[in-house]
Amino acid sequence: MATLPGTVPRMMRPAPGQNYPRTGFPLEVSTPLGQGRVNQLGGVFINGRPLPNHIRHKIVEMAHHGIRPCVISRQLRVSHGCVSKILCRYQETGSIRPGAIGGSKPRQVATPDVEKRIEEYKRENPGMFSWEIRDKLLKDGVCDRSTVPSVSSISRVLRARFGKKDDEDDCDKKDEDGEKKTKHSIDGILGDKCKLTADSIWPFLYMSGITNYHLHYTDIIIIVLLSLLLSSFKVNCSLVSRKQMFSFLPSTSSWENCPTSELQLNGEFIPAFNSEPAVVHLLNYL
DNA sequence: CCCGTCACGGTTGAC
DNA sequence: CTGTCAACCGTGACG
Repeated sequence: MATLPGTVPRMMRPAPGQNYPRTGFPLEVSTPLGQGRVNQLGGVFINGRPLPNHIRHKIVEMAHHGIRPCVISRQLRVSHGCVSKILCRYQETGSIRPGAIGGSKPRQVATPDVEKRIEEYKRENPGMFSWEIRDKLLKDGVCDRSTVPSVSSISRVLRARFGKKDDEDDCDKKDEDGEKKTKHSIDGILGDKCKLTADSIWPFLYMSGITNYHLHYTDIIIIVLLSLLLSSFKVNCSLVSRKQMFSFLPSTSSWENCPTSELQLNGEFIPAFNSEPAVVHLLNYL
């Protein structure tokens, strides 16, 4: 970061009297990790996603040193509302982690009484299927047709109590998780030998100044870092070929046969490729 | 100038 | 497998 602490690059500010509209951000940056955007302070964020952990940690650490929130906001290029929120949460909970995103609360479809009966049936006859339990609840008069839980609800109760479904094991779930990991995280794509994740790659981007000057090359930086990993450092990436890696971004698929030392964009060598901090930090990380 | 608050557009994941 | 929806996110404007 070349800028002085507490200052904001003039080019990133809106003109006097002109504010950005609530919808539509001034700059959009496409990255393999999501749709990156630039805030008024010049910082990169992904709309709807939490800030990376190292930034959250830095916010709390700076506040701990008595640095004022407005200075933290400017230095880290994070909106003051966000700084305020993270510090408030830290004071309340003692944690810097974001809250649990997504999901919905489990619906109370079965009363505690009914749940107890389901548990009893299963304990008496472990081989019993959910639909059989449902029938028995009706037969024994525990529930009537309007109050009896659905088969899937009974499965859920059993899963919660016994740790897995009644009529199938949990390998499907594991497979599903594995597939998700492969599809959405760099970690998954690179395999276990190389522990890079969306969160862990952010420090390289920030530390190498990508948040401001090299902003438009974020995609390329990730590709360059990954290709360094693959071709120069002989990291064992069993789950991905060089070709697969470059197919990540259709716009750069034509580079798949290009030596990493000669990557160019519009006839110019990619600035980030020579960004020593990025490479140094990557090496330290490995 | 600083900071708490909240509408907004967005993502996520259990159901 | 897909859609729904309520949780969360950070930004940016307002007071």
